[in-house]
Amino acid sequence: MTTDTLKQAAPKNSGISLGEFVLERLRGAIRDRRYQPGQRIREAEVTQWLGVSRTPVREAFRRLQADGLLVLTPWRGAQVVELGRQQVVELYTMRRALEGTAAGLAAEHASAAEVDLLFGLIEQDQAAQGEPGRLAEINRRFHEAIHGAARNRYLLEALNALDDSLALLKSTTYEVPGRAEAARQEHIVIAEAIRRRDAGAAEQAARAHISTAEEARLKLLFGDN
Amino acid sequence: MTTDTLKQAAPKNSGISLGEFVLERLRGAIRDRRYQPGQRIREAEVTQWLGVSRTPVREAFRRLQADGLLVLTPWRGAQVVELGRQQVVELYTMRRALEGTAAGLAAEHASAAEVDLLFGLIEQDQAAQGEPGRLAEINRRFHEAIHGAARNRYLLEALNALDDSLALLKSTTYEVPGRAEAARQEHIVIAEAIRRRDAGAAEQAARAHISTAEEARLKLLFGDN
DNA sequence: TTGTTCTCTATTGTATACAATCCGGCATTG
DNA sequence: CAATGCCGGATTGTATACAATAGAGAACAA
Repeated sequence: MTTDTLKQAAPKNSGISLGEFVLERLRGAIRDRRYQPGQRIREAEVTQWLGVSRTPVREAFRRLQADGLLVLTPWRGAQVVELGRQQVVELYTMRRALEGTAAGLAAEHASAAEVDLLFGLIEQDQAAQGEPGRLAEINRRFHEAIHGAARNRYLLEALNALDDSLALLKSTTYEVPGRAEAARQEHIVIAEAIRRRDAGAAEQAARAHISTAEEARLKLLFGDN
Repeated sequence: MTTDTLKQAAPKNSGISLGEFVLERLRGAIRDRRYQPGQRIREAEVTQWLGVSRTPVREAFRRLQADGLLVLTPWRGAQVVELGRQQVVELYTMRRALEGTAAGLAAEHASAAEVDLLFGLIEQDQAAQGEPGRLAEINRRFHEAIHGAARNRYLLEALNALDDSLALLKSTTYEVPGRAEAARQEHIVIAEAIRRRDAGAAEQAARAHISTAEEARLKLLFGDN
């Protein structure tokens, strides 16, 4: 256990069930890489960590399996998913399709305030140069804003699940030299297409953005080209 | 319970866990509309039906919730999802994006045998005129063939989940007069684009196909236009 | 030594007991 | 008569006991 040994208090009397509580805690731990890809997670371990019984832990495991974050092998339990090169490529293909769709829909549905938010985030991004952590956070909020503006709950869910899966990958692409500047320029193209209400251009720009992100990611992970 | 009162045998000694068994049974029951949208499903009910304890039933519930087939309200249990008009529209938007992506990828990756299969299914389709059930089945296999040819496991999963959600809707669009012929023509356009290895055309054709299917569906469900 | 089989333990799958919560009906009260 | 509050049953949430299985290591034979 690399996580706190301290027994965490389960929610006292909040309306949330313990299963949900465990789910969120585990999701966070996987996102933060306190449980690393490939690592086995034993029920008893989580049981002690969070001070609950095995039942809610098992429920959380099932949900995380459905989200693609855990592999459950009968009689062997849970393991954090490990992504190989092929899987990363497939994930980015999926992401290209979904982000493209989201950007296109955002061009149709975004409110004026949402458009302003996008450009505001681009400015914040410019001000945060050289801080990979902060850049990644602003990037996340930029994409979240587009996802929300698309006004499609299923698309939103799928994109969130995809983000969780990509969190399994080490580090951020902002560590690649020049990636931050390139990403900012691509964001500007997307945001302007959305402001113009040009759905086709927004979709293409988003797809191109994901493609360059994929390149950076593959270079970072596997030293491509 | 509209389903069998007879207590179904749980798998004897097969490698599959009871949780998976219950999951598939429930998924099938929802797909076949033996559990109808909006209907509440009690744990004890399934327990008796399948002859298992509540634990595997609850596991199956969680998975079905993640798949978007059940709504689980704390202390109120499981209810089959009911889709309103807005949700149907959003589902079809999602489907347009995913089927388009799948067709485009299939144009890049389909084997000769897979292309042959597509045209074979189109012929079968022509021979099955006037049989809505058979037409729907052939249609399903046509789309499955494209999904498989796309060679992307995440896309495949998402499409399968989407199919399950659409199974919540009453009847098939093949009940709309002329829909079968229109669909066949659209299938031909898609298949030919894939044979030509023209990814862009395949994607556009698939999107157009889903759009006409959406129209038919909305007309059928809500009497649009 | 090496390979094989057996046993034992750790761990998960399943069943069930118990606690918490919701929902209906009924009675009481203004 | 309407509104409110309380009770009891039905149902789900949680904990735990028990069964089944896999995997590691010991014991043994070649």
